[in-house]
Amino acid sequence: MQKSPATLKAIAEQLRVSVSTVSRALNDHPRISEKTKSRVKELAEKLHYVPNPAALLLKKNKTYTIGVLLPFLKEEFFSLAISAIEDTLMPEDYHVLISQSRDSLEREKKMIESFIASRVDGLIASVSAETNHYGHFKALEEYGIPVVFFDRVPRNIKCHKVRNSVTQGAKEAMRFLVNKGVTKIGLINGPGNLEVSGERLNGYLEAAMEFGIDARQHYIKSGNLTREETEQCMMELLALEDRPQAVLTFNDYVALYAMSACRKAGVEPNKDILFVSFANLPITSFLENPPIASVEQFASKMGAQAANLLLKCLQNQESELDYQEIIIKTELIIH
Amino acid sequence: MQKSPATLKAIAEQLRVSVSTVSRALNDHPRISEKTKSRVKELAEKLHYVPNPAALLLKKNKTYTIGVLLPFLKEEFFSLAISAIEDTLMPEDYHVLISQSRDSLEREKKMIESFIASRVDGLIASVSAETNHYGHFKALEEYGIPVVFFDRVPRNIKCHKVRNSVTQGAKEAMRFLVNKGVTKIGLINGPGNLEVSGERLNGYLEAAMEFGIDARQHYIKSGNLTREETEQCMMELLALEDRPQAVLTFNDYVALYAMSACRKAGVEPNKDILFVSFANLPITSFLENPPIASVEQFASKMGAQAANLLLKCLQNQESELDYQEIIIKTELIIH
DNA sequence: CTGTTAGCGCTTTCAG
DNA sequence: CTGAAAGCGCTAACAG
Repeated sequence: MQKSPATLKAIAEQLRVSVSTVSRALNDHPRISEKTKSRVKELAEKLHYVPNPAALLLKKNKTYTIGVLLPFLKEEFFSLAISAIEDTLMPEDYHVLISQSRDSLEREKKMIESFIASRVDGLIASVSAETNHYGHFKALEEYGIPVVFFDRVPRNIKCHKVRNSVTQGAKEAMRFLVNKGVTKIGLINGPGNLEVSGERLNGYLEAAMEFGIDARQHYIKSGNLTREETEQCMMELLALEDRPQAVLTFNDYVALYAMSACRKAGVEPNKDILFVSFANLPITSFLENPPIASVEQFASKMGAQAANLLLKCLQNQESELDYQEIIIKTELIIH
Repeated sequence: MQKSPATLKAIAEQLRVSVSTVSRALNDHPRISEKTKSRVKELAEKLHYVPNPAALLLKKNKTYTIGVLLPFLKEEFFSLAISAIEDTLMPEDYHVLISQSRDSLEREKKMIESFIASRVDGLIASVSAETNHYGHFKALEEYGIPVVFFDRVPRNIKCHKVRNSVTQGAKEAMRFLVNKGVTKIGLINGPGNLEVSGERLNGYLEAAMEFGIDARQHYIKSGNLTREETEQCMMELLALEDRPQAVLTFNDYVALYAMSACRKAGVEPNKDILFVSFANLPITSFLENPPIASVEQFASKMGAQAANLLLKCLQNQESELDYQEIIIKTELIIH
């Protein structure tokens, strides 16, 4: 009980050698005899020796811990990304510290303080719906902690980014609808401070122009991604005289909220009004009546790429200066 | 750039006092003058001083980090529980390390090794669907790391547990169906090594006995919770000559898998065959046709209770011996 | 090939 | 009221 973990000292004493010999043996130092090495390793194994991370941090200034900061774990997009991040980082012997901002800027700041306190080696982040400035992230970089953003990346800021070709995805979604003969298309977008909202809007507008359909201002709504605001947006669209025949939504959750608002209003989703969304989450496969198409964002791939980019930053610090931007192609999936 | 975090030494030098004075001032040691304290605290604040956790661990043998090990982040039940755990632990200045076993025993063991390596102060766990022995958890206790299990708790093992009154919940669900005039009820259960499966079965059998309905062996299926096995179970039930009129499922996900299997087979869920499940996850609110009732398990409450119990263990080590068992009442929610 | 020593940042006796 | 010094576990420069 309360048997504390084995230390180098304990091994050294039992073997009647010095602590440094043990340390070197375990690190496969070239100038240690094979015989000593095997004796040491054997005993270490037997004692279940695991190096004390605190001592390592103290010496090397490295915790082998990566922070991941994202809005909501419960959103499948993010939990898929997390799994990919884990799978990429764990083989490299990194631990992963996960935190949720829950789309609150204040929480996001708190979590970053906590990451600094625990001395993470790097951070992978997707910003909250409220985030409109990035000073708290800059603080990390001042401490030499590299940050890689994914999906919800900051707007107009030089930083490492892994993001989707959202504009193009939005255009494809629009083309799909136009080809179906739909000309009145609404947009329920995310908050304007997110670059990904801007890109959806751009895709929407470019497509409208290109296909010569009417992108009337009142067809464009933006909410904070909550159920409440989304239902509100949908109600406003439904109340219009020239009600849209289809709606493009920020993501699958927003689509689900909007569709449930329709049902409450006696409007049949995908019959009276078509839905196309972003993300294409597995969750939608449970629905009898999912959005008719979805712009796949490849959450796992994004997570893996973000983790790989961070690993690269961690390996050669010089690369801190030229920020990388990785763009994952989206793909329109028709259900 | 690469500005390393402030240390006690840096503060001491600037203030021309000793390191120990700074340490004591920050810890509100009674024998330090108010004046010194305020000078120190002011500078510490200005320099954004945050104690180096490594040094603390080395001295106090405490990382202020709690591990959380559970099957899948993407299951809403667990992500709800996590949020509650975070909310309970973070005000107490604990960090939360999350890992997923993905229902694999091997991964579960690996993750526990990793928790030991990072010297977590305690662990909150919900075991994998494959877990049939608990040696890897016992290893933690040998290091003096307390473990609290929640929801999926070990069977026949003395340990701290936070679980639901599952047997009773299953009985209520059965009563609900019987009152609807249903007498042929199937059960798609989880793997037998989980205590929670045993309890569901007990509830099912007790209810069958009590209400005088036929609990025929071939109405009882158990799978490993994956989509594949669940669909298999459902197919078997559908293939029976005296096909059940209703099915009780291990949880909402299993219900969704089973319902989609029904649709594939041309059977209309909740019309041709009724579904009642466990968990009552928010996700089901998106469905046009969710299970007609669900045994609410109060994920958040379970998470919070587990975290509180762990905090208690961490505070007084003596309590290691008498294991606590906390039971959260379930509640049948009719949709 | 191996031992000695210093030091990472912090707390905590022991001495003033 | 404050300082000096030891030590937590480990690595690495310096000496043999």
